[in-house]
Amino acid sequence: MPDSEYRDIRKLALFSQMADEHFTSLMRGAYVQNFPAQVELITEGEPSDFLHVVLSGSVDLFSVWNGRDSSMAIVRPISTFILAATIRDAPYLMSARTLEKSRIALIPSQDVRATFDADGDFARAIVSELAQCYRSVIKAQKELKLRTSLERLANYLLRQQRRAGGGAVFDLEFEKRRLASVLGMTPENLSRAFKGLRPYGITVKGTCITIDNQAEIERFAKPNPLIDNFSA
Amino acid sequence: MPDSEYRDIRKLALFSQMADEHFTSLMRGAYVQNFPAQVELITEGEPSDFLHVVLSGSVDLFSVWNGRDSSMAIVRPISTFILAATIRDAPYLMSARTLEKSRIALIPSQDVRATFDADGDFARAIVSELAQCYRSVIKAQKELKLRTSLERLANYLLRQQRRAGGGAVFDLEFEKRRLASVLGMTPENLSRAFKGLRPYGITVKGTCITIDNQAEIERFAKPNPLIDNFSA
DNA sequence: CGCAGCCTTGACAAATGTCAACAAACGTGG
DNA sequence: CCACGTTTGTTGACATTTGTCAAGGCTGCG
Repeated sequence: MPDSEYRDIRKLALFSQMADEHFTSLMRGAYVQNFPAQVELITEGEPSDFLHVVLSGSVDLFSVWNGRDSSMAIVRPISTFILAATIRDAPYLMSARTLEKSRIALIPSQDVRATFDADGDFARAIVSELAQCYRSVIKAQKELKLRTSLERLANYLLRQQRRAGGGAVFDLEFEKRRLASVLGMTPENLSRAFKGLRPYGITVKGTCITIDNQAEIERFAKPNPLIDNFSA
Repeated sequence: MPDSEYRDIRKLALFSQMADEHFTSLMRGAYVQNFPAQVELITEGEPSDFLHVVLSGSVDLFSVWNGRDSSMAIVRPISTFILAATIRDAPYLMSARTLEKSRIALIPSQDVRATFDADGDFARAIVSELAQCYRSVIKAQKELKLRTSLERLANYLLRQQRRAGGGAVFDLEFEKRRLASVLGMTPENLSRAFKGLRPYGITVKGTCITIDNQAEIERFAKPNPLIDNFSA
């Protein structure tokens, strides 16, 4: 593993506080792989052999049932995924596929569990990370149950605007069909939702969004820190 | 705190493995209270001062946004709730209210965090519990995004049947209006969904459900361990 | 170019929510 | 134990939201 990636992983909240020797031994058993786009990395139902870390590219976590499928989340560098399955030594609940060419580190789940027992700081970090993951999903569920698709889109745009630096003009971070699935609607519906936000000062040109009237869209979207604030 | 309750809490997966002295000191700072029905125990957005344990009765975890509200989960004895907020020392994401007369133990969040640092077995238990909570919410979200309301009801009935012992006749565990909210629909819609399941051999009389044709309803519901299996 | 995939649009269908009315169940106080 | 009022559940008519299907346009890439 290149030294720069080694250091990037080390900087993750999950690994930054642990003892050097533990981190080194964790990484010894790990390996890094390059994947092309559209590769299925894991399949729901399989045993969780590795904790995954996205180093570059992006990964779609999705689920399938009865012929339907839905994107649960998109993972971007640098972060881990399927920590919970690793911890519980339980089958994956979601499948994962690369959206673009991606570089992924794989850390044997067994090593993660062993290191957890040996390193108190690592254990604390895992707990903190898991608690945050839990809270993120709760927020997603609140959004699904309390907001219409138009409201979900409006609030998503405000979140994405913020992530992109807060300017009036910004880009979507992935395809609209993917965004539709993440937001829990069909692509056709997303198209119409974008048009439905035009009266509130939203302009769409391809993947580029312009917020003409910040106050207006916020008055409609009613963003709420207990749903939309990603950090807390 | 009565001795029997003390022992009941001790038996929870979260507390069963920790050192005696740590458990005792945790419980020293805790206190138990009786609440009537329909009391709001916590309100979303408030700081998380206590880890709660339901000893008897039942508690509704719900959320509010823009005049709408939705039940996220019902907590039954003996189990804890809002562990994640306690761990992260972050505001509650959900409100909680008693559904009936309930007995609740309150453990200062600060003590939980301190004991976490002192007791490795407790730390492991917390991680395991959080990972399980996370996976439960993921399952709930999969159900919301992949199933129609009729399918959600059918699968809920199968889960509830199993919890009740597996017989063809069993009772709902709470009011239909609450169930409707948990399943993400209106009470009117739930009424119609029950009627919609009649062709598959479901009979409803008040709070009592009869499954006349197990194979038929399962063929319709298509239960899946990666969504419906509560333990794994 | 020309193909393939994504996005958009329109017409329509299905699912879900809303409102109003009424029936049934429940709890309380007489 | 009954009568009353309140809450919950059901039903129908209707509106809104969302999904489906089919067609056509746009875009990017070989």
